[in-house]
Amino acid sequence: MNDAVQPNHPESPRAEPVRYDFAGAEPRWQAAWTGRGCFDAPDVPDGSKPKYYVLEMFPYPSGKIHMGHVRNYTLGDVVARYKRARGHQVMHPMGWDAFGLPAENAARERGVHPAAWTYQNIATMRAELQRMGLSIEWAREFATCDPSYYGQQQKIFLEFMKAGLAERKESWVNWDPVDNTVLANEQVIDGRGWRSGALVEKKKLSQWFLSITKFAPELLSALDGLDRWPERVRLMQANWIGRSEGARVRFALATPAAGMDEVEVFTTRPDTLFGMSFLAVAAEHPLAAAAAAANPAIAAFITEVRSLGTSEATIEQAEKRGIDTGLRVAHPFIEGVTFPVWIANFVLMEYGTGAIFGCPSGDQRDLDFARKYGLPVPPVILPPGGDPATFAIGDTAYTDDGQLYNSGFLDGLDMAAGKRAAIAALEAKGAGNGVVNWRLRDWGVSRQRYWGCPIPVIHCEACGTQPVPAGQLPVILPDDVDFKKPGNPLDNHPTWKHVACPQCGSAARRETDTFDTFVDSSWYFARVTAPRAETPLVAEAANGWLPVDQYIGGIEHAILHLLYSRFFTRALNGLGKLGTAEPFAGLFTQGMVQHASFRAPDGRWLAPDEVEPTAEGGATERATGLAVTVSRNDKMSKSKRNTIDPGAIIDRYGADTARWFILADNPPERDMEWTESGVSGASRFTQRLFRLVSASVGGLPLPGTAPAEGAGRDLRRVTHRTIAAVTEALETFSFNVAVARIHEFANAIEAAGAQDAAARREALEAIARLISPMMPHLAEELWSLLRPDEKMLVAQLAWLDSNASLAAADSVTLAVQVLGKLRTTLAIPIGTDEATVFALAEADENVQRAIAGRPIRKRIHVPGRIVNFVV
RNA sequence: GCGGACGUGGCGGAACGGUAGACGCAGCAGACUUAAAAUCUGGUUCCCCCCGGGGAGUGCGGGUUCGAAUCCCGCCGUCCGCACCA
Repeated sequence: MNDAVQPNHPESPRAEPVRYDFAGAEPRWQAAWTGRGCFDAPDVPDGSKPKYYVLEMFPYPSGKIHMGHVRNYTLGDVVARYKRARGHQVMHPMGWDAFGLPAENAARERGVHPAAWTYQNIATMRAELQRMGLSIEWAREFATCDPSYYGQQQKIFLEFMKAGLAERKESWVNWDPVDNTVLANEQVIDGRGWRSGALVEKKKLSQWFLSITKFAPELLSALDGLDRWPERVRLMQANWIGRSEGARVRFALATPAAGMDEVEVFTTRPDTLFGMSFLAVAAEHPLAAAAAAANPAIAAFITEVRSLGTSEATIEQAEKRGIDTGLRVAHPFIEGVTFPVWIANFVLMEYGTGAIFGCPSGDQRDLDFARKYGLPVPPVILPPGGDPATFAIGDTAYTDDGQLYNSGFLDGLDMAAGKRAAIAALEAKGAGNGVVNWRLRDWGVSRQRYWGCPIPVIHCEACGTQPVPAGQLPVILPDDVDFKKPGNPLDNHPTWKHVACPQCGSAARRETDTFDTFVDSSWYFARVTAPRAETPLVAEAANGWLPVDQYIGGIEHAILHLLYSRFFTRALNGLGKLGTAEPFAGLFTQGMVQHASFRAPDGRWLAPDEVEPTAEGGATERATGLAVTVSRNDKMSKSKRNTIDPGAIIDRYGADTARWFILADNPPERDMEWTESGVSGASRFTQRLFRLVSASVGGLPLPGTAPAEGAGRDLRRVTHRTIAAVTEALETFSFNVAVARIHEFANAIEAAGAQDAAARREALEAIARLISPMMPHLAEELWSLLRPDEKMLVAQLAWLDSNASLAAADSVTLAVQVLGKLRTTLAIPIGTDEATVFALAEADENVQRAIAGRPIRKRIHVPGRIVNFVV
């Protein structure tokens, strides 16, 4: 039997210091947990206990774990261990988000195959995570690059296709010229690729899109129900989905162009239609192309605008530029009047219809544009108290509410009524209608990369795009690829893409694009409930475990990954594959782990072990003795050489110490600074606890000995109060407070001494168990010292209950104020009647001095807290 | 520009509207050491004071309240997200 509970009676205390041998103990307890299957979850929750699914975002196997991982997985492990002890059936899995560009870059730079590189990294990182003592059920582990995973993903995609949720369409896409691939909108940050940092270009390509926009209304409205999500993440998603109410308005072209006889515009301000001065279209708009074909100056303008691209938006913001196409449109409400059609650089093809009507008096951008090109600025909204005869627009558009004028049938209405009336009139004339517009766009998932999940379709010239037949799935990535040539290695492969059309049998071409890796991470949380199944999901398992009760990860995924996962879950729900519509009931976003960085006078970055701290809080370089620039709270990065290797920390201090420090330092949602002094402080505490227990066991009564009635009362009170306080702190993610309470508890146990041995045993056993979610190995070690014959591990025990009557105080310290200022404190027995409390308080000499003979006008007593005299 | 969060000792931070600064880090003093490390003890918001104590204090200015770090209004600052979104 693999029973790690070993008799470990320390000898009676000797002079030599006892030290906790974490290096020996930690692997021993890890083996004990695994040996007993402490962390195994049933395939389907069996209903004997409430289920609880704890999930931390799967790591990308980049090489080694970093401190951000340590923090993330420690937080999750505290929750998992705590919930298990609270009687939940807990699912706590781990795996790898394993497709992605770094593997391909490694292949190009070092000639390692992406698969070999990835699986090697996984092996390294798995071993590192296992050293942390996480309560993970490793049997469920998988990597998204396993064919057994991505093959199932291909099935889901084909289901999406069948359901009309995936389609191939030609569109303007974001092209990353460094990574040579398309990027989703969400992956373009400040006009640059999220990974390469290269300026993104606009290209027109045929791509696969997932219809996330079909779910825009529910993705937005369901945010309200996610009450265990951080408010700011919900706001970010709401902004990203971007609902706005307005109208589509069709303007008839005076002369048809580009096969069109009208231009459609989206506006949120149909009330200001009478303030129109011009119509403007985006450079990518079909009308712009038509105008360019006839006029080289226009063609040159378009080329110029496009070359600036979205990336220059910030710089270009001030400057509105445009060119008149010569085309004119009729106004829907004003007979016989036409307006010019311009191409303008501030009109975006990807929002609304790619065309706007310009109302300079009511929109700052339109006003800037009109002023620059000398277009008219007719005012249509009169501010409250304004004089219609004299009101004029200067350099600032009037965007607030007011009364419509110069607006025909809208005259006299306010903004809201004007909008309603204008929309009604447009609909009556057939010139437009009220609509809700969404900022969210469909998710382009095609990537021109090798190391991703192949998109399972075949292109046949005769039959069109065909799904790969079920019998030919999974479409496996070929191993023999050449990374020397530029471009997509799958496309360059000599044979892989040549296949027969499943429909007609003639020569056809396999799709060589792979999926965006965010597809892989959009359903892994469901797959892990049945990771080896022959179907993507097993309904009983997925529906039994989902939604994830507590999801934990970085705020950087606030939009991308979380929105895509919500979409996938809703789509699978709609297809009847999942019983839940939201994947993550609770979300916690942790802060970053930072570290001071050090820079020598000549600009070299120095590693922490190359500098010596000075008394003033600065530092000098060890090798040269020169002062270095210290900047605190820098994100850990290889270039600044301020990374701390978790493996080295565990070697030196043990996993429990690393976990304890990371939890103790500050609230988990904030950024934390990793400090050497902080870790050594945590290390001191682990040793102190071990000394406390090992030095005490000799004098304790047998396990199970109840303290005599009334004995050791003060210590027992602290014990039961601490149990309540730590429980409360763990429930609310206040892990730093839980740590502080345990510190206080340890101080109190030491201060109490050995007066009542049974109460001391109770306290020591409690502290051993209270630390267990945070320092699981030390908890087991202490428990085995205290209960050498106990068969159950702490990991198998139920959480402690606080006994309310033992926790109750029999006297309280009451603060006594005069006019809200503290004058003294009084120790008052619980249950003292109010009149006595007032009398005692009033009799105090400090209180008397503060009252200074004045009559007391009011006496306030909050039992157990405060007395306040108002004079 | 729009939206959001946050400002508490030297530092990280604690505080159902009720004794501000728990707990830790750092530094200071002392004990144990030949010495150091380790460990233990004490004090550490600022100012005044002989003890007892008194005054000020949670970014700034107002307000509500017997009582405000906490609630409300207005500033200032820091950080984050979105950003030519029609």
